[in-house]
Amino acid sequence: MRADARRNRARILEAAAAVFAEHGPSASTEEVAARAGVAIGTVFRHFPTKGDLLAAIMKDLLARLTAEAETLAKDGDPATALFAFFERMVREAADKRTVAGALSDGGGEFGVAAPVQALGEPIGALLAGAQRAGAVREDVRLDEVLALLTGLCQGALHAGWDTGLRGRTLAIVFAGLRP
Amino acid sequence: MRADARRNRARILEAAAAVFAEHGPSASTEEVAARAGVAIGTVFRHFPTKGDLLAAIMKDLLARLTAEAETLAKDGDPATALFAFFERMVREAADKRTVAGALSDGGGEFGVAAPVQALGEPIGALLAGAQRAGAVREDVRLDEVLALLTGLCQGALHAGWDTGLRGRTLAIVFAGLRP
DNA sequence: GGCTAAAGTGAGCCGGTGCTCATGATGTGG
DNA sequence: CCACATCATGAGCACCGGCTCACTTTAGCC
Repeated sequence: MRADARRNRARILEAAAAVFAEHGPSASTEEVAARAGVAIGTVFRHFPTKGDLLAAIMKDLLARLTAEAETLAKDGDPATALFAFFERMVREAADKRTVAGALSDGGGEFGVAAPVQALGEPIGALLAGAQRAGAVREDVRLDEVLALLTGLCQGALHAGWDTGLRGRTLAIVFAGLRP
Repeated sequence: MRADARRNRARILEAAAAVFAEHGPSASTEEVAARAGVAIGTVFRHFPTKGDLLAAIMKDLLARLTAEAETLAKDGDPATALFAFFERMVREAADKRTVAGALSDGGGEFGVAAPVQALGEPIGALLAGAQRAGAVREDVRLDEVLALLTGLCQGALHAGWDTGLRGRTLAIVFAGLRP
């Protein structure tokens, strides 16, 4: 692959991440191209379909989140790591429409069902650790945690969720998870 | 207003409610017209803008929910009425994309900011009643309850939230609200 | 430096959608 | 029953966004 092609690919990915984070998946490909400083044709050369571009962005995002969850599960304090990850994800979802979009892709709308499932694994580890540490009730299941997470992320990108409200809302959910 | 006009208006509203509930606000006006059994022009005669049609549907929906909340606040058991209303709304949101759409209209995207605020009032009454009855912690605020409600409604219309999961997830939130 | 394959370009095609308007149909008061 | 205002109709317009492709530019190798 030629050097300029690699360069442009990177610029397109960066621009797409910013544009889709701000305007959601409905943002136009032209806007991505403009932000990347390339022509439309170049975007479609690297990503034959808008869906491919979206999937690339979301896979990248989910991979980063998965890595963070794994790190937390390995090195974090089991009693607080799950809650910390919640906080982390909801904060990110608040200004990245991509997060909520990716998480709710159960139907495979963006082709990132597998990465989402992969994210579930380390979250399961976080949950198990929290339960062993006595920080979360034993009867809480992973699917419930994921449901709460997607719901909170969805809600976070809508009006009025300033930092204070976000924290207080999360606190209520955390209280519901504790024994 | 002529009789046939009233009849068609009602059919359009009914069709729009069904179509938007199923496919969300992005559904086409033509589909609404087809379902109502009228021509496109007729839809635009009654609702000059697609936004007007959406607003009408959502206002109607929110008014019904508001009425239900008021009834519950007046006649229901204060200790359980708030939870019952949560259950009710989330269940409806699960198969009506309109609910989540309307609730998250803080930015006035669909012009139903006022009806949403009106819905907040009786919910505040439900919250106050639950707190007096000792069913909800005293330090829980209305905005937190509304945030949880919107988040859960958003999450409810996405993959995997079968009845069981929905109930268990709500149970966790309820546990977080209790003293 | 010259050559070639790889990459970039952007006007344009196409399908879809919100909305209009000239025309025809119809309900209704007198 | 008739006249007319109200209403319904649907082809068509304007616009938008995904995507293509003939053509131009350029990177990298000899």
